[in-house]
Amino acid sequence: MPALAHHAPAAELADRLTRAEAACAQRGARLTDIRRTVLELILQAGEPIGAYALLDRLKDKSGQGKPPTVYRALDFLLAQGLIHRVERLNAFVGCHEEADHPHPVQFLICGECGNVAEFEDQAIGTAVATIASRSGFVVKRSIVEVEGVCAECATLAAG
Amino acid sequence: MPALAHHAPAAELADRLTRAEAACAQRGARLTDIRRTVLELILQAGEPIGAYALLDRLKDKSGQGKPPTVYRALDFLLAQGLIHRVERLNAFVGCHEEADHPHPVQFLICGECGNVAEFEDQAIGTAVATIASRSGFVVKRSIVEVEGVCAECATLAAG
DNA sequence: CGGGCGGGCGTTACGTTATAGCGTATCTGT
DNA sequence: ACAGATACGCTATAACGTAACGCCCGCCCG
Ligand SMILES: [Zn+2]
Ligand SMILES: [Zn+2]
Ligand SMILES: [Zn+2]
Ligand SMILES: [Zn+2]
Repeated sequence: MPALAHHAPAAELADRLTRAEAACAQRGARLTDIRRTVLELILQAGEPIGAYALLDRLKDKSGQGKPPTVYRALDFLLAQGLIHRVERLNAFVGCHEEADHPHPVQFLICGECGNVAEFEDQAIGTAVATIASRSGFVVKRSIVEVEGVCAECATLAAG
Repeated sequence: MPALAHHAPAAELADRLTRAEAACAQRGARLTDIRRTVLELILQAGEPIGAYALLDRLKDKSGQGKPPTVYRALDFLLAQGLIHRVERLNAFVGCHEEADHPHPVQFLICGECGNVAEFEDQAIGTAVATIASRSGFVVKRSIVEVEGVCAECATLAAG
């Protein structure tokens, strides 16, 4: 498997961090050093990263940290909608959207290269809402994670 | 939370086990004692049950078992399409469908009573297929798990 | 200004979920 | 009977996640 991490250019990383800071400031949430560092590590990874991998990198950077350190930061970032949790992988990715608010999320997960693409399809959201309302179910959160092989990896395998 | 388990009547349980046996026999898969017992325990639970809870019950029943015992049985049952894994809960449920073959699956998960309803909505499947083909993604498995509050619990809360 | 309050964090300890790896037994087909 | 495949027992360990307690610091109010 290629396993290439789509490292964003440094400029984009800085931009996303700046926007995250602005979003937090706007709603009175405190993006502390630890939280900011964890977000930065997730964005740098460019692919889903687990809590303990984050912890390792956090310790490399700042010499400190225990599991609760990183889980607390993750909880904050999730609540702010700055990252998402990929249930299938027990891992986390930066939110790819411009919007600075929580939103329903759907993923395409490539089993070959490990790449995860975030998308938001209105038809899926509508279909979920329909099936739920039909049975009186009140939706709090919907998880849509599609496993398979991305176009790039499929081409490599076929060629 | 009510936490009532929807224990199926014994007759239905026996029926489902019989059909599982038939399905396995038909395709040359061996539903051994352990596998059959694990399936039975899952069906008896009537709600999602974790691997270690299964292991406890398995030990109660037969006096033996370690984690790999139950995980191997689960792998088999998943491959046969007799059970499903609920990613959000790290737990397993019996397949509710009559069909004896693997199929895409969607869940409504009630956060109040813990009940999980399996359904299969064509519109969701179509929407997923559309979004995937649009980007050349080859779908292997699609996970759709909707968290919220079931009609029953919503009524209780409102009343 | 000082005291109370709440959020953020350090730390210990533990709970839960899942797999690797290896040896033995059992089954299947020839 | 024999060879190969499948199933299982077992030890150990990896990987993921949380409870609970106490300290510190900034903020607010009297
Ligand atoms: Zn997002
Ligand atoms: Zn790929
Ligand atoms: Zn099913
Ligand atoms: Zn309910």
